[in-house]
Amino acid sequence: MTSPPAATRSDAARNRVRLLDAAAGLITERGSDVDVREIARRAEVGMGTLYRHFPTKEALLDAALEHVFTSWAAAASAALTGRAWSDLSRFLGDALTRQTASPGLLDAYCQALPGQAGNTARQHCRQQVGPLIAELVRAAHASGDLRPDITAEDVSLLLVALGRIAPVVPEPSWRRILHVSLDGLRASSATPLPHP
Amino acid sequence: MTSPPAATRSDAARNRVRLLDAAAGLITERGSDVDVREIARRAEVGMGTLYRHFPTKEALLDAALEHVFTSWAAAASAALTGRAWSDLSRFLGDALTRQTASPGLLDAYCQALPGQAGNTARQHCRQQVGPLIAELVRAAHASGDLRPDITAEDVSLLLVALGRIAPVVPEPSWRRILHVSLDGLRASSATPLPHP
DNA sequence: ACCGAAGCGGAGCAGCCGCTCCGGTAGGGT
DNA sequence: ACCCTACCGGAGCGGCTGCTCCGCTTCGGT
Repeated sequence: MTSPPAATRSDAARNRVRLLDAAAGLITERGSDVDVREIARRAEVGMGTLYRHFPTKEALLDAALEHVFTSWAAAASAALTGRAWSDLSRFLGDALTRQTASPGLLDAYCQALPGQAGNTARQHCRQQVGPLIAELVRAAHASGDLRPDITAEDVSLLLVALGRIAPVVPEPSWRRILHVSLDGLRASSATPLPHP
Repeated sequence: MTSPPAATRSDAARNRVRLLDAAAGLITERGSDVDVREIARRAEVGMGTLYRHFPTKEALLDAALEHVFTSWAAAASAALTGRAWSDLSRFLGDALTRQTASPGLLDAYCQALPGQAGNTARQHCRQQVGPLIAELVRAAHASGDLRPDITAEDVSLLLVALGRIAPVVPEPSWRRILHVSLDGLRASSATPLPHP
């Protein structure tokens, strides 16, 4: 009588994963403007299949990005050493290196900035990395290396800004800018900030 | 016999200016992906006219941007006071304010970054502002306020990076980041940079 | 083995964009 | 005043993109 709610078919589940993988790959390689046909092709799947699993291109990209951000956050927290300042600067450097190889990564992260129109769905991608940044900031405050008037929001914003140039200039160039920014974040260079 | 080389007709000249104005307006208001039809409409001109004056959309945008960058550079040098550090930080703040109102401005400037594919034409837009930055950096080095290992290229890059976030976050937010970056640029916070 | 239904694929639709083409218009030298 | 010619306008072409539709396939419970 009460048939089980619908045990999803095995091929359906497999194709869903294929789509997510293909979308994640393309979005990180080429940025957020991908052709749906190409996603379907890479996933070895038809258009109909794509649109059965996800109501819209946006929805697919959101779902794929959630995976990407989750694994990014996992890798980043695995790299923590406990030394606050070096963890923070390592995190930023690694994030930008990642962004260099995947120009679309922070591009998507940027679209999740608070106050952006729509994109409420993509906001929660940001929730994968946000807490990690908050933690890094808290630790660096506690150790006294990070100037106390800096918020996690500031660090996020700085990361997004640098992420926009990292893929389009040679690595030494953006490393210099990161270096300068980190110097500005040090407690020793504090100068009164305009309030939040 | 020898007819004068072709004294351009008056309406042709007028329409050329209209096209440049319309293109400049749209590109600064909405960014660099504008519909040619919309440019023509705002210029109150037909498509044929547009493409007679400029061989391609790119060419029109390049020409329009040259005007925009020239007037930006003029306004910026008019605002110089002679006090090196305050001139530099004012320049950056003003540039970002301008970018806030015209999200496409630094967007275009960014596309002129060295090493970008193609875009050789747009490079010379950058030549309007580049020398000004070089001058500001030179003066700030001379006054001893700017750390000596910073190049004009570093400042350009920093400006582009901040310009990418300025239009999408509230002004106080990006002002904080600018403030932090300026602190990092001060001679007092010098920390050995990775070489150029 | 059977069979209903969930799932599949890809041709096709509608809309957008850069650009071209050509019949009509009007500027300006004579 | 005339006429030749440079110039104008906008319909239309080809290509790309997000999305839909529907005939066929294949899964998996019985």
